[in-house]
Amino acid sequence: MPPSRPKYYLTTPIYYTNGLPHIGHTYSTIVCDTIRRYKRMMGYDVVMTTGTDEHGVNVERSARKAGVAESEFVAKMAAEWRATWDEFGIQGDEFIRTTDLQHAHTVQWLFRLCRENGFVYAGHYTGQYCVFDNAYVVDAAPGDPCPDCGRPTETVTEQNYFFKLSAFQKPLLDLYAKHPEFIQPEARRNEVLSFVDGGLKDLSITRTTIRWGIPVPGEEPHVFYVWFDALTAYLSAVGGPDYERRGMWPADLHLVGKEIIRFHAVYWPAFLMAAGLPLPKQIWAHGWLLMDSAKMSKSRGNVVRPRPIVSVLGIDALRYYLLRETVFGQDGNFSYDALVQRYNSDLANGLGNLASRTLTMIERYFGGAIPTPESGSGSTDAGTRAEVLTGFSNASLSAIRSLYNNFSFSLALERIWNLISVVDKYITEQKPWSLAEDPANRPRLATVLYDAAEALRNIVVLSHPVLPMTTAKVWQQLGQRDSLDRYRIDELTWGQLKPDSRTGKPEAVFPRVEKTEAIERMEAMENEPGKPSAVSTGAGATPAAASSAAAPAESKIGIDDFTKIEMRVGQVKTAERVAGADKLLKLTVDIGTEVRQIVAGIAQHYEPEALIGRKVAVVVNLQPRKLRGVESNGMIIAASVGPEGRPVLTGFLEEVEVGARLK
RNA sequence: CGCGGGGUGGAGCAGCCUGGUAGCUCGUCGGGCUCAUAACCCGAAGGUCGUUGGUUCAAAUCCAACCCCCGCAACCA
Repeated sequence: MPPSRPKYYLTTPIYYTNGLPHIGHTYSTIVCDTIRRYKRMMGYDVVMTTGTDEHGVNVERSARKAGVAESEFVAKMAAEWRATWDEFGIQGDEFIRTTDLQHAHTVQWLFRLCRENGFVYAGHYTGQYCVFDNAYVVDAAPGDPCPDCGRPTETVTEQNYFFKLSAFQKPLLDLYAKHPEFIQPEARRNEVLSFVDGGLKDLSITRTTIRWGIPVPGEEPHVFYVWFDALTAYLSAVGGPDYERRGMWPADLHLVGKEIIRFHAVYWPAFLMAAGLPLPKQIWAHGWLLMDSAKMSKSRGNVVRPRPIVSVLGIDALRYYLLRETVFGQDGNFSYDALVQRYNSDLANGLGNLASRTLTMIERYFGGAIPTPESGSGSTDAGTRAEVLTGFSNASLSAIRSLYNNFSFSLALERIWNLISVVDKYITEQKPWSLAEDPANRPRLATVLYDAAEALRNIVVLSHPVLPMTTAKVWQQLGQRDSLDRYRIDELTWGQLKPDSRTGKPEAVFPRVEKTEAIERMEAMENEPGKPSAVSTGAGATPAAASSAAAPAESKIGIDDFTKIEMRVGQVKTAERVAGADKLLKLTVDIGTEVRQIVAGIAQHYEPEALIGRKVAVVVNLQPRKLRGVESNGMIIAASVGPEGRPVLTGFLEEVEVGARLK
């Protein structure tokens, strides 16, 4: 029997297969992978789960659009997600798909347990439903239009199963009180607390309007709805009904984005309590990566994909940047500029350069063998050597470990990089290149270079969870043979480096890059439509999935499609703001044959008075739609300028007649 | 009273929970060094820590009020 090690089970979110991984998903996964590597180096038996959430209306719709069966669509998407993580060297120990058979069994089993314990009942769900889109419209009132297609919604009542979430208000509040660490960080905890305090409504957990889902046993055509299905993946990944045999459940950590904290901190523990199953230990919500302080979104066109970055700078550069630059738990900013900046200053000039200068000198002055330091307090103990030894003292190392333990990655890295600076200073002050000129200084030279190499070894161990690939290279260059993955970071102390071990060839692990050029290369790859850029082997396996989902906007239309759109010259007659709306102007526009009322979202950029008499291009054959309660019968054409999409109205340089058709 | 985040040298950010030297990366200026990836080291300039009041021996940090910026949603047909 192997000695039993403490277990640690952690999960990334189970990503929805309606899209491809962007930098935000990558961030979640990288953080998880870093924790996984750290815990492993702390001696834990670690399992990390990631996976894909593959059911629901959106998948049904995307598959239909791509002209393939749902199962085929999600298989491609799941493969693409998986391939991305593989390319990045992130090997989740488990990759769960919500279409896996074992997952379906787990969900059905969980449902049975909840029902047997009296927390499930049949009821009616009433909501606004769009027949065309085949979907409920959340928060809509009777008569409201569908936000996607503009068609009127219908009030629909369907029979489905409810989970008695209301019964868990008290137990959940008790849980949060008893385990303050259950929800992190504190801001999120407070948010959840006040949500639960405000009362909990029972939750509809099945649907009959969705086809693509896990069937509710004996209750077809009911299928499970979103969260009851997706959250359960964390459990099905480590054994499902048979979880005790695997010994990993309960999870020690669910890492999630702040937008889904509520489901993880409220629904999920409630489901588990209802079923009488052990609860996860902690839910950690991280912030968002903002792009120039704006949330990334497809419609804004500022979604950053991870592959170009990895391809140009390497996965470690991205990992370092994300963990160093943002405070874990808070929103962070992403910018290519800062990314390359960090890469050059911290990785190339910092760690890379220290490795390079140290190894070069050992190679040159000691023929590539780690020198033997002077015993006791030698002649080099003066000055900055004391600083080095303090920096790598057990107290200092354990301070860094405790920052890791708190997931304070940016602070941990800051401290480690301080150590790099201390060693650089030490080398500069001791001038080994001068010592090498006089044989009498040989012992001192040996000590200085031993210190530098040992410092480098410590730094490499400490930063390995964040920089797995490059630290492994430096580790080898230092002549270390054992796997760094399994090195016990908690057993790291100064002086373990064995003299006489042969160092490998010094080789730049982070070559300096030219900033502008690097950014241009990344942006160029980013803009290649629909084609995932291959990074290494394993890529390109499923480009079809990408093109089917990501790039329909690029496809061309025929002239007959264009002629369906009727645009005419209109002249603004009156203009006024819509009460209670920041962005809307209510216009009446003469389009030749009639005067129409049109609502336009331009109030922040155009004064109503300035528009009167102006000639504009109008789409006249659009389905009428109510905006903020005001009917809009047509659309004013405007250019969308800049990242905020500032509207700029069209105009004509020559006189045009009102009502003239544009074609 | 919709939800949330933030205001700290020129830029971007830590520090705030657990009050006591204002830290990091970049940028600017001057110097040093040449082992190293135009790198590294030293020094300098530059901060009313949004405002006001309170608690305290002591406040960027705790409390109260206020001002300003930014996301999300409502509302871009």
